[in-house]
Amino acid sequence: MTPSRKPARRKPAPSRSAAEQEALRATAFRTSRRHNAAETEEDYVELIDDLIRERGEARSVDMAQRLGVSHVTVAKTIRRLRDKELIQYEPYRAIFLTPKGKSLAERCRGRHQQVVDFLTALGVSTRAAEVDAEGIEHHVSAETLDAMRRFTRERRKGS
Amino acid sequence: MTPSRKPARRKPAPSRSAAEQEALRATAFRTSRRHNAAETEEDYVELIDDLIRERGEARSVDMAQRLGVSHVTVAKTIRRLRDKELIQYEPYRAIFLTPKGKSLAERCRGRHQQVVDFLTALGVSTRAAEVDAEGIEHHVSAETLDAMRRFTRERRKGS
DNA sequence: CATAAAGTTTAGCCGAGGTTACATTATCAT
DNA sequence: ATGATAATGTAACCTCGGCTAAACTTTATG
Ligand SMILES: [Mn+2]
Ligand SMILES: [Mn+2]
Ligand SMILES: [Mn+2]
Ligand SMILES: [Mn+2]
Repeated sequence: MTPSRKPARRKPAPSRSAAEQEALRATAFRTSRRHNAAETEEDYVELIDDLIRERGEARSVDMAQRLGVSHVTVAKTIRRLRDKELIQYEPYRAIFLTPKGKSLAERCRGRHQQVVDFLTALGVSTRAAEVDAEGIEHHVSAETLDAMRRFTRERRKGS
Repeated sequence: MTPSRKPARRKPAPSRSAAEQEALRATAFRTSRRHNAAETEEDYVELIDDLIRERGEARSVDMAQRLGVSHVTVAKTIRRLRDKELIQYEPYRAIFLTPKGKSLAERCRGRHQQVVDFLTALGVSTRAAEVDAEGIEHHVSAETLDAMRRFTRERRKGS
């Protein structure tokens, strides 16, 4: 079971097209990591917008509940979002979106709904669509979102 | 522009069905976070498997290149994966998958390909499909993956 | 065979995002 | 009015996944 001793130097460089292929791979991984990094702020502003619509205001205790996270995590995160000028709040008070935050929230809300609608049109149950969309939404390019929209529209018409 | 002073206490609890809705939301967020946490190890074992197929062995320098990350990041991560018994290696030597790691890698490879094929069948370009799939693959439930597979098969047949 | 180059490891730093325990403040009820 | 309770904040800790700099090992080469 001991791994056989292999040379430390790498094999000779791959062909030209293979090198391009490598670069594309790296781009894919990098892009995915960038999307993951944006996930928190996207979900937070979307949630704040939801809460304001549903209950008139966004309180951190409700955010913690919906996110399934402790209130301390919410406290630390909203401080970062305030530094980024996406939200605004004062101690012991409700949370508000800045214009910048509101605009991001609306883009995220729309995209979220589009992904959910697409998965549903594809035949996925409501529950699974809602759960999967929460992750998928952060990784759909404009091109993919467009293709999803077309499919949803056609499927709706065709039924 | 100062936010109006609002009461600190939250609004009265929502109705029964609304509470269930809250729980589902929390589940969606939690699931998405769990999938994000699994992303690194899934991508690493898949990549190691790819490299072994393509070049006969997996070296950390090649992994760093493909992942678009420093070789030190790879070193730290593979130590974790070894602790989890997904991979095996000795100092200055190539990296091997344990049976557990190999099995995970094969599941991930298959899922990755299915997502790429699905996006392509949907009309997304090869480049965008490859990039988006790298993130989406970690968030597709069995149910969604199944729906994707059905769609891909039908579209292939129908063309 | 000596040494340069390539690859790997180690040490130490950082920010994000999670936690528990405890302190503080604002609202509600008596 | 005041005291209990709910909400918010703060301190201290953790892991993960990035990084740079520097040391070390292995392989290749003159
Ligand atoms: Mn989300
Ligand atoms: Mn969302
Ligand atoms: Mn991936
Ligand atoms: Mn993949």
